[in-house]
Amino acid sequence: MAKSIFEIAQLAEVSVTTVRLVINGQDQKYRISEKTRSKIQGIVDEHGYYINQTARNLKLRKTLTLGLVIPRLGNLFFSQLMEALEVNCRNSDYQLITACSYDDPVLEQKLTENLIQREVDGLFVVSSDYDNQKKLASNNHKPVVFLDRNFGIDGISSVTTDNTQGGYLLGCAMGERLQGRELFVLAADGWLPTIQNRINGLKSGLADTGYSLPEENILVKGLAIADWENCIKTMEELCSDRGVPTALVTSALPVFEGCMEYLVSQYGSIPDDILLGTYDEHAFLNFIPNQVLSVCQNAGDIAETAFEMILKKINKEECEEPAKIVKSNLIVR
Amino acid sequence: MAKSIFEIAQLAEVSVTTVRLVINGQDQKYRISEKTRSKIQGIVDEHGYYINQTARNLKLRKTLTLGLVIPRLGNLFFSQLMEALEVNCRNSDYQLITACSYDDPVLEQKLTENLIQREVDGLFVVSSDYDNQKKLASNNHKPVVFLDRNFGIDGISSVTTDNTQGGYLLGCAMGERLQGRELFVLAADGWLPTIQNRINGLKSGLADTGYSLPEENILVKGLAIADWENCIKTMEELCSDRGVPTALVTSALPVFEGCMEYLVSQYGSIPDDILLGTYDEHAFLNFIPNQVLSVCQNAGDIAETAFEMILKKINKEECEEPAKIVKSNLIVR
DNA sequence: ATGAAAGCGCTAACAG
DNA sequence: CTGTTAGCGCTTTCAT
Repeated sequence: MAKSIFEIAQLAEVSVTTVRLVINGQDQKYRISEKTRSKIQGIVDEHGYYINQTARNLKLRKTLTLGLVIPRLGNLFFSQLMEALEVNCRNSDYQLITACSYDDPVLEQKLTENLIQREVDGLFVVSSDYDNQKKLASNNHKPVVFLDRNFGIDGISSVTTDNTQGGYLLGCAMGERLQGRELFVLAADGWLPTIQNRINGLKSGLADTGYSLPEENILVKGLAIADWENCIKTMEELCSDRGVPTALVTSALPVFEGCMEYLVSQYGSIPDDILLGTYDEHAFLNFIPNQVLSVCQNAGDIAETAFEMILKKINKEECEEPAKIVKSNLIVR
Repeated sequence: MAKSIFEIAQLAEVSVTTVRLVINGQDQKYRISEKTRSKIQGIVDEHGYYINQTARNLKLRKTLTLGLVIPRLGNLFFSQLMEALEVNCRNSDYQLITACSYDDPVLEQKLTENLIQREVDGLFVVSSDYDNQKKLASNNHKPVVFLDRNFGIDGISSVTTDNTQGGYLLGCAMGERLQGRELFVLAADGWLPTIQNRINGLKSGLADTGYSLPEENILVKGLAIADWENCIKTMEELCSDRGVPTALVTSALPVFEGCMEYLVSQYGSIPDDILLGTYDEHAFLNFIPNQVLSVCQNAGDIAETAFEMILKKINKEECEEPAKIVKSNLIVR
């Protein structure tokens, strides 16, 4: 069983300072004698040494941990984001601590407080509403970088996808392929700027290819991330009110899933003449026979940018460009 | 900005003990006078109090954190597992700390050591090989529960899926639907007992429905979780050596993805007469026109069982049934 | 009813 | 070259 610095010092009959210098490889710098060094080294090799990070954290007032509050992991985009963040952290000797908020503002608040009390050195947060974001942003005793969502608060550090641009790309591509079809848009989580931007981008892309999307063809209802079954119902409503659409855009993958689920449950399969478009990418979209266009967010870039930002904030380098925006790209099949 | 116990004590002109008793709600028990109590409460309400968990952790020699080392999060099963564990932890005031090993034994070892040095109270590990599992299991100064994989080491605490049973179910169902087709099996990560059990279960299920699977129809090659593109190549080999199969079982979702990817790249879509079967479930399997059978692992049950086990170990209650096995179920479409 | 003080394991300043 | 010591903020035991 591995020993602490003090125990090793006792065994070697030297002081803790000497042990620490050897263990931290500063024996050259402080000219520890070779005899002492090798005695200590021998004992470390024999018994092992486990540093007690907790004690070190307390003394240094930093923990080399970063917190991440994210809605869910079952959602591919978020799990990719976490994976990418975790790699960035590990490469810089940070440890990422992740908690899921299920887009519940109360839970989110509890989780961020908990992480701050655990003395994380910084915090990544995918906020679920304006108030939480505002509050956390003004709570300036821990560096915070907001991911994926910015509720329009001035001066906060955030890294988000350029949803308007992604929407525009999708709008253009759909517009070109409509060939007389009538397009419907199904969305959830409509209070998020993310979703509003996606829809606005889509509209302008469609407009630029000569298709004017009627407001009544846009259905924004309920939750997706926290409750994707809601999307099944919305699709059911759409189909019974307006018939099965021949062209459909969904605001995110859970919405897409809900829609397809409904169609399969009703018709045994996805009617093969529907033109489909969705935000978020997934390898499985390749396996659907219909034409599916999708907008791929760049989780890797978002993570990297966010990580650089938080490092700067931790090291007190002022960052003058707090709100970064990452482009996404269109995948045409 | 929130204050520490000491700072509050100074402001209230009382001792830290008194403050702590009020903050921890033990003021009744120790009969703190109402005057003192309300003075302290007032200061807490005004300035706020943030407990420094790091200091508490050091003193109490426990951190209320649990570590999780998992191959990847992009894999749905693992992200579901993490999500479920995180909920269990949160409900018992633990914080889960997750790190990804990408099934690299060296990285895995580094991550587990790192987590132990951070003084997690217990550790969940999806081990990537026998040696790591063996070593960690005998390293008995932290409670460890192994998830999803048990390399056949006696007496370790593990919670795994009953892969043989799941394989058997799939084997029976496939066998009944073959109708003269020749079945091929594609697998990766073949060194895992998980995979071996799945294949053995499958074989016996097929045998029980009168189909004897020839060994040369089973291709086990390379990695899936860490490198799913490898699966595309394996499928390419299979197709060029033996033709496009009319019945195919894959050992996990990444393998399935690779196979479908290859077929789509070659033929524009998945040939519609292939009967498909795979381990692991995903909502998107519903949207593939072919008949797809899948085996659904129960991430929620695994997490719950594992969490109960680690709590017992932390509280030193001997658990006499260390290796738990969770059934999976077949999804027929 | 409230306070004083020791100590968790580590770091860093200072002393020889 | 090596040792001593004072904290980091908290909990806990023992006084009063």
